[in-house]
Amino acid sequence: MGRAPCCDKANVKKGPWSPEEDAKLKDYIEENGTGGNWIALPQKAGLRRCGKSCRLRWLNYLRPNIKHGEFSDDEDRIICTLFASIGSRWSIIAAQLPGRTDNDIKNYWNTKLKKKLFGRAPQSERKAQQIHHATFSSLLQSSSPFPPSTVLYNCSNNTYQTPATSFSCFEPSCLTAASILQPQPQESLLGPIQQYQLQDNGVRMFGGEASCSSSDGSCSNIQISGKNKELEYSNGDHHQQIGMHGYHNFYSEVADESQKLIMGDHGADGWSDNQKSANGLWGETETPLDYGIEEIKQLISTTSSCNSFIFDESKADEKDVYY
DNA sequence: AATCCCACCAACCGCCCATCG
DNA sequence: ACGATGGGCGGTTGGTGGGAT
Repeated sequence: MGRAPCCDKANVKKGPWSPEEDAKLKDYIEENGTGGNWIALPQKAGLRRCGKSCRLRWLNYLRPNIKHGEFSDDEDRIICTLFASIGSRWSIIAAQLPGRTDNDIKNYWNTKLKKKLFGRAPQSERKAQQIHHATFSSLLQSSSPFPPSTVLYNCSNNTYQTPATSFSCFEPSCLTAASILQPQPQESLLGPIQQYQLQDNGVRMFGGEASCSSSDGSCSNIQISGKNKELEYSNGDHHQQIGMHGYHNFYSEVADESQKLIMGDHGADGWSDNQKSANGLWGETETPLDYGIEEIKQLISTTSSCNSFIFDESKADEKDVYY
């Protein structure tokens, strides 16, 4: 049985908004606010519209300081860079572009920017390649034997990838649901990486531990529960579980990070903490926005499109971190 | 002038998650 | 603890207008 509809579908108007409806909605919200209840709002405002429709109309069109019209080159670059690193998280990308809405950016990407980057080649050819990014960054700072590292999950071929400086070997000692083969060193745009091939043909639940050794000989374990998007990191007596309970928390974390990426959170040396910690991904001298258009194209073509995410343990909820 | 095709974008849909009772 | 509800999100659809044939 499906869930109950949010409104009486038979009695709500659909389709384009009239100027009168816009005026009613705008006047009501400016005078009374949304009241935190979009479902009840249309009735109070005298509109025969679904609450969700009102919300969308307000957020995408009526609210103050909405910017319409051409995107600047800077905006293009920000969109491309963020798309390459986090995928189609339009709301997060929109958060970095004041006045732009996620819908705007999504439409702009789908209709113009994609073509600008790739010409008219069908994106569907690239859709098979969907990569999950998992950034194990600040987790591995300071006392950790590991340098900052990045793990990429590519769901098109069930592989995890990480910069070669992070792990020298990977011993699948305790895996239950999935196993990991010996790493295969590879070159990539992100620098040298090692690739961990899963044997389970797509099941990404790790029931046990995946042990690995760093180049200095120390040992660590990483446990990944793909279904619940939870990661656990253990290094001797140092043990962290990285919880990802809910996309909303996750989104805000990523938004924080992408804010730093774009706006900068720079220390005395001119590097943001995030840039430093992401050096395993971005390289020694590059900032994310230093990507040229060809590199962005390459990144997008190999990391598109819909299921990218970044894990940043430093932002993990207190309750999810223990030793 | 009529038709077709395509680009654009506003709006809708369905899903997931958080919150609340 | 659990189900109902609402908010928010990404993907998709459909209407419209302009250019090509």
